[in-house]
Amino acid sequence: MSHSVNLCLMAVDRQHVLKQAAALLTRRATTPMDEIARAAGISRATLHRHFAGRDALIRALEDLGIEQFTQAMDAARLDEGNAADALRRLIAEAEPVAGVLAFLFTENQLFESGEINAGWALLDDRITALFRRGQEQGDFRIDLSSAWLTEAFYGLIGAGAWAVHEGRVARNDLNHSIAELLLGGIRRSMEK
Amino acid sequence: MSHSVNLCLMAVDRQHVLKQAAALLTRRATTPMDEIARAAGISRATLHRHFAGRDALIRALEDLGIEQFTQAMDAARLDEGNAADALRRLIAEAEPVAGVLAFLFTENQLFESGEINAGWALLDDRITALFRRGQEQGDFRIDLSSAWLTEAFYGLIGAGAWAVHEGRVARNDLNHSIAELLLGGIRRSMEK
DNA sequence: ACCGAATGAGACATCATTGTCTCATTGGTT
DNA sequence: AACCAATGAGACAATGATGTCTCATTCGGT
Repeated sequence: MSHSVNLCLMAVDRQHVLKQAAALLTRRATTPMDEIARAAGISRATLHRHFAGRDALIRALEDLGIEQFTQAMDAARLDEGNAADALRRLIAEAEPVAGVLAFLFTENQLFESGEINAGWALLDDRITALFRRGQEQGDFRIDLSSAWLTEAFYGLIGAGAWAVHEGRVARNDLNHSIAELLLGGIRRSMEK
Repeated sequence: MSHSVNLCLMAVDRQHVLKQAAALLTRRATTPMDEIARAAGISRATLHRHFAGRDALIRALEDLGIEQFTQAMDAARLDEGNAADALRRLIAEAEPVAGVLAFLFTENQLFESGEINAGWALLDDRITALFRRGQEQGDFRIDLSSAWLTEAFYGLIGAGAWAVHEGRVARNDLNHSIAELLLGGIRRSMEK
């Protein structure tokens, strides 16, 4: 009578598979399942055993991204301190999962079905709120809408993840590169 | 005996078709040909008459993007004046074709075949050179690599085009939004 | 009004991918 | 050693997109 705890060994690491899938799908949204499987080091059959199908894989990827991004935002404590520091914390927390996030930003295709859209809208609101807070408290400029700042944030995260993936930017620099550019811009400032 | 000049009336506007295709393909890379045709207001048959196939369409899109971007850079006279103004001019010139550019940035899939890669690398170098010039002349900060600034530029153009397409940013604001954010960053600066 | 080019609508075979299946093999556990 | 779960390899039909074709229609210029 096995009161075994059903440890569910699952040699296959879902997280790892999803990360590989994100890398490939960000690069080419039509990447076939067998390529994804190969990249993850498993067979196509096993891939299908863990994810009911392509749609389920994409869905899992979205869920993972939303979950990780949510955790990043929670960890960043966006409401505390001044907005600029909060934004720095957010970038620092989001940087490790930038790859999956980059996929989310580009894979706008499924954001039509309300369910995921809702989950994403929540995150969207939190970031927009952060930018608005910064504007209201005089830290951020007000001639750029908070909606645009949010989009720009996404764009830079995505560009950064891609640049790292392509070896054009060192992973160690990513955090600093995104935060500094977003906060201070390109121009050399005297006050510093 | 018609010494007609073969004006080739071609009621179909290739440019228009390509723009529609860019919008759809940026949104969803797997968009079927019939959807693209419908969006362009023509039949699938006609679409195939003008572009040998899906690959040819993508290829034409890339060529168009590279051509338009090249023109934008030429018009912006990147070598003249200070780098910041040159960057402003580039953004202003590139903004009208941001949609096609956004497609180019995200459709990294075909950058593998050397031919297009070469054409793109040329543009890449010119932008990178602009940022480097700005750094050497003391206008741009040097703690961010010119490679990263280039990637960030792409990312913001893409994010901007997308934001406009989604109605989150007014087309009229796009130019200002991108240039100001890129040059000055989010933070409110005193010197102004 | 005429004529030819361009188009739209639809049929059709082809192809790649997908999802499901079976069977043999591996690897860890008892 | 025996066992069971997980996996890999491959076959298979179903599906959807693609590319090509034909034929009727529309449009512009003569």
